[in-house]
Amino acid sequence: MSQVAYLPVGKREQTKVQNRQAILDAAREVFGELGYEACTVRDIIRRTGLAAGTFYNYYRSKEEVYVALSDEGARRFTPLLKAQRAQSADWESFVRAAIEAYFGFLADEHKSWLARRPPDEPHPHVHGETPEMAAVFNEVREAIVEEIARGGTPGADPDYLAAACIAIAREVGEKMVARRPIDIKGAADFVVALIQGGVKGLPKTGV
Amino acid sequence: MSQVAYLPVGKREQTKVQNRQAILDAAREVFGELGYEACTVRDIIRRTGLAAGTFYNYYRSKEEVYVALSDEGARRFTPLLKAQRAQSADWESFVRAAIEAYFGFLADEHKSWLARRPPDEPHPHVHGETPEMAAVFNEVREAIVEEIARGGTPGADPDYLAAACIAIAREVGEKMVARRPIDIKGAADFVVALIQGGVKGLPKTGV
Amino acid sequence: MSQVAYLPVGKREQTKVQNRQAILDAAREVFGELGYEACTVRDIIRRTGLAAGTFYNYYRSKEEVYVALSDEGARRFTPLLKAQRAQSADWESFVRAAIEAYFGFLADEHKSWLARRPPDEPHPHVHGETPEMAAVFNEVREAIVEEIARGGTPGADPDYLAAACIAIAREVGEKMVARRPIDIKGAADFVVALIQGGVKGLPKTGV
Amino acid sequence: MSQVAYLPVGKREQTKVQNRQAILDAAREVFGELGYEACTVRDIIRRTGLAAGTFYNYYRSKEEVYVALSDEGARRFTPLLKAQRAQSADWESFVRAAIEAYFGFLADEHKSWLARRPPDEPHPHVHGETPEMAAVFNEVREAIVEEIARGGTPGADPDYLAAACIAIAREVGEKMVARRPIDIKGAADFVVALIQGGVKGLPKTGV
DNA sequence: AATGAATGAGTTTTCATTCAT
DNA sequence: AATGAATGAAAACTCATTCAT
Repeated sequence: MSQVAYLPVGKREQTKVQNRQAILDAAREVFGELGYEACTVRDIIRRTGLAAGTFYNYYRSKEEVYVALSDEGARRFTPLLKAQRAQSADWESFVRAAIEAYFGFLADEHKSWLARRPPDEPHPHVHGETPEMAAVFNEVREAIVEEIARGGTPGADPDYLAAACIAIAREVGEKMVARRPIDIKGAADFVVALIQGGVKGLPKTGV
Repeated sequence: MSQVAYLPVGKREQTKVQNRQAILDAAREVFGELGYEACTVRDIIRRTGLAAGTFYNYYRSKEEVYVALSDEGARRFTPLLKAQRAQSADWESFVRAAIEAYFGFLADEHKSWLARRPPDEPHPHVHGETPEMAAVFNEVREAIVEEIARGGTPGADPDYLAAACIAIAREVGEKMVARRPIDIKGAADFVVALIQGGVKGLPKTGV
Repeated sequence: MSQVAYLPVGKREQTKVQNRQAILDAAREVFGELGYEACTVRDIIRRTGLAAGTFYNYYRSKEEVYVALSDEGARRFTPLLKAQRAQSADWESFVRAAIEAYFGFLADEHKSWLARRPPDEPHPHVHGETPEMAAVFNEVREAIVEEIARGGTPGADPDYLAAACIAIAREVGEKMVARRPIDIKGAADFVVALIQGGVKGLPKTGV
Repeated sequence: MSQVAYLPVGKREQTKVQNRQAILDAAREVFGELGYEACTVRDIIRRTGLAAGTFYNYYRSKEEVYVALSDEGARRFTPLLKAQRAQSADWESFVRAAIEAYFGFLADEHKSWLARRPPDEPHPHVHGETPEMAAVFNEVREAIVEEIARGGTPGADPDYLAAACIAIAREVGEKMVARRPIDIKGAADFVVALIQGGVKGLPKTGV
């Protein structure tokens, strides 16, 4: 009655939103623990406590959940990244800002991640391949390519460089969240230094 | 150990060896095309032309094939790497040699599957991870960590650095094999320069 | 009996009647399009725009809807048929009247669904059987059996003859509604001539 | 060894053929008892005593079984029908031969048919709608249309007539097999007389 | 009464593995 | 050993029905 209903806020709508999120959260965990391919829809729904059929009220398949997870990740990280690009005066400060933003995001996210994976399993080195990280990577990659194109690092092969920067951030980030305490600053220092030094050493022959 | 393959090579034995290899080859292809988790034993055996039951005369499961493939990869690559490390006078030449060896292996390996993949299938799919590549990676990583530990790059965090080097090689390698023509020299130049420059820029505060 | 529909017609009641009818109409369509067995309660209710749960305020199951639809058909057709039998002086005029009544009903009924059916779907599917058609058939059959029993066609096996007449009417009727324009007169002429001629040719040995 | 193997006759092949036929037989029964739409793959496979998965070694779906059943029916009846058409001098003897062939087939087939259907079910009058009968009907229809086209019954609407003849045969046939003893001759006499007389009475205005 | 999400039993389908041949 | 059909446990998915709002 006195609801200032910008959004539907009935109990039903609330439950719906909660369930949708619960499935997403469960999927995030299960993808992390078992890997996208290995896990089943049942694994996901079991963790939510919802009934099997309820999954299909929200998503049509495991893949659709994956996409939704990507979207969510992108939706959360992209604004951060965009802000950094706007603020950063030069390439170096952008790199640092981006890396720190990403590491912050990672530290925030990693809760259930990569930790409890059964170590005896011959998992094909699926490092941090999470849907959300995929989305984030795309953002970062685009930013880097653009930066390069703008002349920041003259002559360097933009595709190779973007791939390399992302790879470094990903792998060092994974190491970072595995350590205690999680040291964002230290890891970022390392990565930024490596990238900056590396870019300087690059052959000046573009693509 | 001193087995120099003076193994029985009667007709029976030959077939056995051939079948074992055929399964391995088929698995390599299928892992590449569908991914380890997504593919089935039937996918593998179908490609060999053998009967379903025959698979189990050679391997107990898909996982066992994975391990066998990893072993094969390691067996092929380790000697190369060891030789490089023995020959290389300094860190730089070792890095170059290792990278080139790895890229050569990659280019060799990827003749087949990168092309074949149906491009209209954007399924979430762990990118081209073959057990053999994983094995090679592990070898390289071990070598780098060892090199670093031995003082090659004073003060740098060895774990981070190894992770970063591996990551760079992997990602740039993947880009490399996606281009035509495959330019091992160019890619290796890029990676080596990036790593060398990066190492120089590193903070001197080890773990 | 003497219910001349002096029923409550308040707003509430009207909606109830409307909904009940809407479900019936939707079911008629869906039964025609998908077949009784193949269609689901959701298929029916979806077409009404009502909520899933509302279905159960009116009918307890798909089967109950089927029965209701049959009743409706019978209720509509029986009076017509009775009137024809009362008016018709002889067997021939009764047959003609009954056939024309049935064909009229058919043409009326099939406005909707025969057209809509996707023609690329050759699924094994019981041909256009609507509960209302079934009800009409039962009425006609009963009338014919009665007529035969009364001596209209001396000696003919009444059961066989009723079955045959019904069958002819049904199949030719189906053909008729599939043609454009729908020619009730022509089809009725054909059927009546066939039946009249056929009856004349029948062996005079009843059951 | 001394197998004069025109066909594979190993125990395996034999079992395969038997299983395939067992599934077909089970499906025939189940289609008859529950109707095509209502019955499930499980209903079919349960009756064979085979495992659930085994069904899919032979057929991909219920529909495929349906088609196979149709094929089987057509394969058995068509030669009979063709022979009759070749032998029959005129339209009348062809009709009689065809009807008798069909009724013979029906009497042969009906074993499990139409009998045990639960009578309380509001089955949409799926009279003899068996896949095999569908196949047979198609054959008959084709023969009749051809006969008509050839001038046998000048001017009659071939489509209507074919539909009517088939309908008569179907319905009377159904009645016939429901009686004891099954009197093929009597039923055929009735049908032939009806058709012959009916054709004579037909208006001479063709399509 | 209407709503529509949740439920969970039931169905289809897949696939690793076994085992008779 | 090789074969390949049978198995059946488990996964994906559907849908009639309930019930809190």
